[in-house]
Amino acid sequence: MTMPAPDTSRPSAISVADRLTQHVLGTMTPGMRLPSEADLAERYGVSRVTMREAVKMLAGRGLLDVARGRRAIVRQPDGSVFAEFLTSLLRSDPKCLFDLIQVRRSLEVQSVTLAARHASRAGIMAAEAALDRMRAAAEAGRSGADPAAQTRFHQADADFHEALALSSGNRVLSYLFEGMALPLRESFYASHRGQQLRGLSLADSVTAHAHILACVSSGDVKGASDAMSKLIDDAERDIRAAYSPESLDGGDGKGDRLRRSAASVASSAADGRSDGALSNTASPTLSANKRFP
Amino acid sequence: MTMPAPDTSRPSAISVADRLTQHVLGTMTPGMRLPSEADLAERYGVSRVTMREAVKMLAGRGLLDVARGRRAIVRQPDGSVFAEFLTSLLRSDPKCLFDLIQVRRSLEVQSVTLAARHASRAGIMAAEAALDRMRAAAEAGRSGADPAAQTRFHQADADFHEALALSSGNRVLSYLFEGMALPLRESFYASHRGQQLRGLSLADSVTAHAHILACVSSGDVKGASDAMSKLIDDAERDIRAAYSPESLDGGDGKGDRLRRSAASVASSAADGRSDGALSNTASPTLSANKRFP
DNA sequence: GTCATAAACTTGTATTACAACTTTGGTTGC
DNA sequence: GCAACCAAAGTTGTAATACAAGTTTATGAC
Repeated sequence: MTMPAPDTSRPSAISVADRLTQHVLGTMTPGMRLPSEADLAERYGVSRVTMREAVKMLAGRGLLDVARGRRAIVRQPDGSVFAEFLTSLLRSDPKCLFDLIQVRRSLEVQSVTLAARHASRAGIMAAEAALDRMRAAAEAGRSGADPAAQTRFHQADADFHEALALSSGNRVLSYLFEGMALPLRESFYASHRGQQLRGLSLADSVTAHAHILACVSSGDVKGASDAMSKLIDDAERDIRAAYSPESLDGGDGKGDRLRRSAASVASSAADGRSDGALSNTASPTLSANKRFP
Repeated sequence: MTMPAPDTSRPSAISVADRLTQHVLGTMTPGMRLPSEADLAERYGVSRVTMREAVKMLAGRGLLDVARGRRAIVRQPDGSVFAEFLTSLLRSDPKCLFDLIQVRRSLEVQSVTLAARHASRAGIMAAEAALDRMRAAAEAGRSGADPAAQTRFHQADADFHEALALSSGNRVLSYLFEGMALPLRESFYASHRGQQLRGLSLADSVTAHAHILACVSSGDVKGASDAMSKLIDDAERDIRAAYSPESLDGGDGKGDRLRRSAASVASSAADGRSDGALSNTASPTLSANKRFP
């Protein structure tokens, strides 16, 4: 008896969102444009308001790109959804950072292993280009006052690992790395707020990455995976060292300080799609009024 | 002049959604209830319609649980967002299934490795309980006509791997497994539509899982990881065999043997929130009308 | 004190109207 | 003929209002 009236308790906006999701996933491809809201509303037999809510749900899920004046277009899947999930997870429980690093090691090892087995010339060249950018940023950071050097370094670092993932030929791996890059970097900044990395460590990192790339190019699977494992281990140790004096198992156990620091930094989790996420700080209306219940 | 009027091109619903996201992630914890839409609309200085669209975006992203009559509550992060992403990815490119299996192997090995290193009594008992349910379902499936046995087996299988992930102490791993379970099972069923697993393969699967658990209990890290790696490898081979006659050229292949690990990959973990997303088939309205442009 | 009922509160949906932006088409000027 | 320009249509964004349908809370009877 599935016949009764479950639609009374099921808001039609949700139902329409599900049906639209099925349609988009089933019969449309990235880049295609949806019909107008008015059309969709008529087709699904709901008002434009309800239709807009359904479309907004899909947009929030990352399936659609909506903009004023233009009809919505189907988004290409990317790591941004995963990135947002990780960001919210790390905010609610900063200790998960180390869990994430563990997972990342596992995936990075998988990535270099596959890349060493069958890396294309293009992939290796992309990794080499990223490595060059890392080198340049490390130089700039060591020589003197270039506050943006560290950011450039991390960006190049992420590019390097994404190039490797691309070389692995595993698309899921690519999306995962793309999604992990930003949350990891934000957590990193949150732990080192204000702290500067030493130029030496950057140079060491460049050396380690170069070694990994050499192993990949020469097809040295074991060498590549071992080197990668060591690299991530070192990174974890650094981050753990930066965290431990701060709080964590210090005894209070609340972790509120970490939460605040994470919250202050991690506003750009929303990736490229919603670039304006950074511009808006906390609502003045909210801070002026009383807290939520 | 760089007139500061970029907010004209930025829909306030998006802006409000971002600000609300920051507030939820920054100052609220799962289970808390948001103010009413009217309150929020007033606080953010927008109409209720706009506020509702913002809330719907957060709901689509999995941050909020909305229901009629009740104020929205903050959701606990779980694997459902990841699951939806994988589902959309696998639909747009089914070949990614093998990429996903590769990733899964990596994570499963990581999971058993950590579990073997420091598994709690409770975690091992949970895995044992799941193994018992697997055994019971395999018996029921072998003895005769119990169509639900296979489903129960897959559920128990998924529970086993999730128990292992839980024993690993790595929350990210748990979420990832939770998110992978449903898409993998969906893809599995899509490739074997109607096909039944043999009772023998279920028994083999039970044996393999029992061996893994024994290694974990005794702290045999290498044994556990090797056994797990083999289990996933077999699963991949089975699924690949089941796919090739179907999507690729000829070969009868209808009687393909689906051995133990095929069953182990098809895991499930009732993700709760999005159960309706799968249940709804294509829109009747749409299929009745003309296709989208 | 417990239970039932009613009132208040809250979300869901529709309708209408208009503002702001994008695309498209034609028109003009060269 | 071709390019630039401009107007009109198309489309999304926002608001105000009204009511339906569910949930929570307060009230009152027992």
